[in-house]
Amino acid sequence: MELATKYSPAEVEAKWYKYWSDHKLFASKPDAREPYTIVIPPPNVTGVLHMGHMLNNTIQDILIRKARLDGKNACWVPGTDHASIATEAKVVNRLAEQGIKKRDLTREEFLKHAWAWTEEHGGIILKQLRKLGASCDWDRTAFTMDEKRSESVLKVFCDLYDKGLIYRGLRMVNWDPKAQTVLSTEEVIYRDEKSKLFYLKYYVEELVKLEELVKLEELVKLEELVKLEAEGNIIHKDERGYYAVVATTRPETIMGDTAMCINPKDPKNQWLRGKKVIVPLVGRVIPVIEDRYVDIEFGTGCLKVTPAHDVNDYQLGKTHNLDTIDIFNPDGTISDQSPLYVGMDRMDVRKQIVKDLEAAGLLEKVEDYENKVGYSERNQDTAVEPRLCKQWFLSMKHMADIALPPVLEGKLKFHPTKYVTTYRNWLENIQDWCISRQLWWGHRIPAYFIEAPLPTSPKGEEEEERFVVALTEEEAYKKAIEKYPELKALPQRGSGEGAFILHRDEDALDTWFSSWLWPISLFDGINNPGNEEIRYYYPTSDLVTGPDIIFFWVARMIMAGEEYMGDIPFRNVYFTGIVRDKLGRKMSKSLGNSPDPLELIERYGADGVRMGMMLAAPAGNDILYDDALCAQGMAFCNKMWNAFRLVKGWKTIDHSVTPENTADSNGQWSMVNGQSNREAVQWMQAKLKATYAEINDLYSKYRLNEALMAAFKLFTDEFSGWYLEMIKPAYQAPIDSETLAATLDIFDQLLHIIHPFMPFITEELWQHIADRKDGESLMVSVFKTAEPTKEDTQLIKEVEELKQIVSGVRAVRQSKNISPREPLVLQVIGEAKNGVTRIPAFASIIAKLAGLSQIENVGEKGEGTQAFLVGTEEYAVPLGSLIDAEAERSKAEAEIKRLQGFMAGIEKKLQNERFVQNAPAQVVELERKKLADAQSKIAALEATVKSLE
RNA sequence: GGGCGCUUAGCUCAGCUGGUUCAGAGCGUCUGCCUUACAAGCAGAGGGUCGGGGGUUCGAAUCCCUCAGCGCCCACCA
Repeated sequence: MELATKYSPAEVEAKWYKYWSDHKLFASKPDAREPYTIVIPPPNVTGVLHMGHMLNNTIQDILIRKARLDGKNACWVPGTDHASIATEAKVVNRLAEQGIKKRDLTREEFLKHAWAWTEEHGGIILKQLRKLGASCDWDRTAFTMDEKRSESVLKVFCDLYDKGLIYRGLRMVNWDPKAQTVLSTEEVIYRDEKSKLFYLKYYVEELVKLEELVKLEELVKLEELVKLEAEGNIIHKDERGYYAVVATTRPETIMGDTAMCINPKDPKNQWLRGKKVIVPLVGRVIPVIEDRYVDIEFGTGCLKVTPAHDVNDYQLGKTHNLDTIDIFNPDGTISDQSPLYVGMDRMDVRKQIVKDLEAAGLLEKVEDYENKVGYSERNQDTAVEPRLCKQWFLSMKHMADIALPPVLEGKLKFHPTKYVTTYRNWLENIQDWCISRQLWWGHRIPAYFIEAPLPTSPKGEEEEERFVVALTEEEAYKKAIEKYPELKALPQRGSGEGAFILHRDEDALDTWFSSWLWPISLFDGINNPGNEEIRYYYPTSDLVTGPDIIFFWVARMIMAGEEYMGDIPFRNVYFTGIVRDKLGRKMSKSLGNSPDPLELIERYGADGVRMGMMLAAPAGNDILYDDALCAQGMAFCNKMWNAFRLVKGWKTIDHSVTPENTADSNGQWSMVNGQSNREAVQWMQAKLKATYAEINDLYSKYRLNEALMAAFKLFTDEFSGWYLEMIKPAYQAPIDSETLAATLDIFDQLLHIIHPFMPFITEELWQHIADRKDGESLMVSVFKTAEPTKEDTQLIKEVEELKQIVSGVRAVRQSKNISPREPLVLQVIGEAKNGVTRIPAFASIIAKLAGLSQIENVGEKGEGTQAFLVGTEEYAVPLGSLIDAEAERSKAEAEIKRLQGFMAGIEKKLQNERFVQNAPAQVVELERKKLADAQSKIAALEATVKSLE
């Protein structure tokens, strides 16, 4: 059967993926083998595959497939993440399109929509991963909100609460007004923004209406002011009175001002001490307080204090016992706590209030200013609002304490290691983790608030919250009565007059509060501690993820691992880079520079795309993606395909024929029609061993792109370019069966080496190069090679020389425009040593590859030859009249000059006593050898020059 | 403001516990070939004073200092 000259991946890929699946070859169960485990970073359940996933999952698949070929029990557990904020936002949007508002639905109704959405879009991404060739154990597919994982999450919440690590507290938190939920500090990303600094006038209450003040009894005060001014105070006044100037980027928050603050040591603001000022437009009178927090140099040194809407102001408010006026509604509009602009959006208010302030003459000036504004990581168009509210927190001190040592001690390794510093910095300055979210899509917090008409309400104005944390409502009732014995007297569950009821917290948990259990919960290690699977698969082997989630996920998994398993969750973390376009820009929807992965797979084949991704991905660096790299991957597939076609097309003769090199009676070698296939085979096998050892070393360092490059070169250059050319029989001539068998074996080994990177084509070819039984697969055929021996190394070295000789002859051809078909003679220059001619090893191979009719050993080269050097050996090709003596001579002379300079350098070095004394003997010896080599080269070149004269 | 990292061929990078002819690889470029496995190919060639400056050393791409440029992370200066 004729095979097409071009490889077409589509059919092949579908065929083998199905085959692997049907035969359950991805499946893993605990057994006697060493486990190799990866848990997938669960993509958003409703997400679609993007380039980041492609890179990340290609790497994981390479590692998993390599482990399988190494004979390990490889288990790659797939799954998806419920992604609470992102998914809830999508559902809310879809409902909005249908004219439904979230707030008009009950929790149950909303969740019904959310699940419907999840089922509709969920798992698409996992199907896409199959196209890439991902060899996950699909039977293990999990979801962060499936039954087992949910149960795990709630158990852990209860446990941490019981341990006193989870608490409920009133804190200044980051509020996302669009999603209307609180965020953790890690979920806020700060961006530089060009904004304005507004200077507002805050009149001093005692010193307004100047004209009225200018009365005799007030003159004393004014004199005092004059004195203060002389002492360095900067006192602003206009016809309406004296005023302080406050610089702010957020004029819309003045309705929440409850103080103005100065630094007690600020010489220019001493005059304001103990005064009261009037909030512009609002008219509220607020005290001037003093705190060293205020930067004297910034703005005017006067800070407006809005305790409800700024983290620092909140602190000031606490220390100085200030009122807190919350002027924002959860959606970012102005609340009825504000005297002005009620119901308007905060961003609109900013524009409006500036106009109003200006109109009222209360705006001193406006300056351009650059500051950082926090945005929600998920809604990057919505500025986060600091907001005071009660939330659930996980105390992180203990978690940091247990998560730091394994990484610092190197038990858990980061690749590249630079992230250890990042990790340590974060853990050493860790803040408590706000784990509650005002969302429905997620794990509902298992806390129950007690609503009861208690006879004895606690003293004090503010009623303490009363709640219990329990896995079930049943248990919650029990705990409630234990915790608050006074409840015992009341009936339960609204069963009558005066009953007490429990109301479960409406909030859900941060998504990461489930993801952090992933390596444990996937093997049910929380619900069912010590089960066979968790004991076998945990700790997992490698985690492959982006450095952007080192805090969100990686660090927290280490915490959970140490807390619940007493052990690290994985031994290695491989941090990938960010996928960028070839111009270095981040791939993004808005730039439109992100290709559709599935289209790429269609165009280049999954193998081609995988290779393209890996070629662009040096370990730990960002990757600059370029279609051309996939094209290179596809070309490589084609290369393999055609090598296979070649070998497949050979007819054999049923005995081994490997004529040895022969020499005639004069010690000269002449071309016979033989080949030294056996030598070629030996060399190729040696090369394979050596390269595979190198590749294994690269794997161990996670330098996968280099491992791939080594495999690529092994196949393209060594195998196709050299080996196949060495053994290739003449057109339609048969090959001896021994060589063919050896070649198929070599092919088999190459396919094993390449398989992790390019699983489909390698499987296809492997299935073809021998008869395979149903269910057999390259993917699960264990592969090992021996370490290269000294003889192997020597052989490789000799063949390197061979290649140079061949290249030398080819270069002669190129320079003289001689067709490759025209036979040439190669002269080896130099007297025979001890009666042994200087014909190189592998002469017949050289003759074949270089198109020689003869290789002869001559004492001196004759006229009309073009010479070249390989190491210190000189070779020449007689060309007769084709030689341009003049050109050859000047070339040789130039080379002599270069070598003389080179020698001069070395001689100088060797004359330097300190060098000879201090440098290791080896190094000195080497320099001497260099010198000797250069000398003999010069001698040869001088002979060349002479012969050309 | 603090911390980390980077700067080597046109591009992307490797080399950096100082010493093999060490200045490398892939891609791109140039030249010649449709040589019956592959033009998605083959053969050959060109290309860098290793960001600038200084220092340590017998010897520096490699170690130290400094300057410049770039990137990332962290941080409450309105």
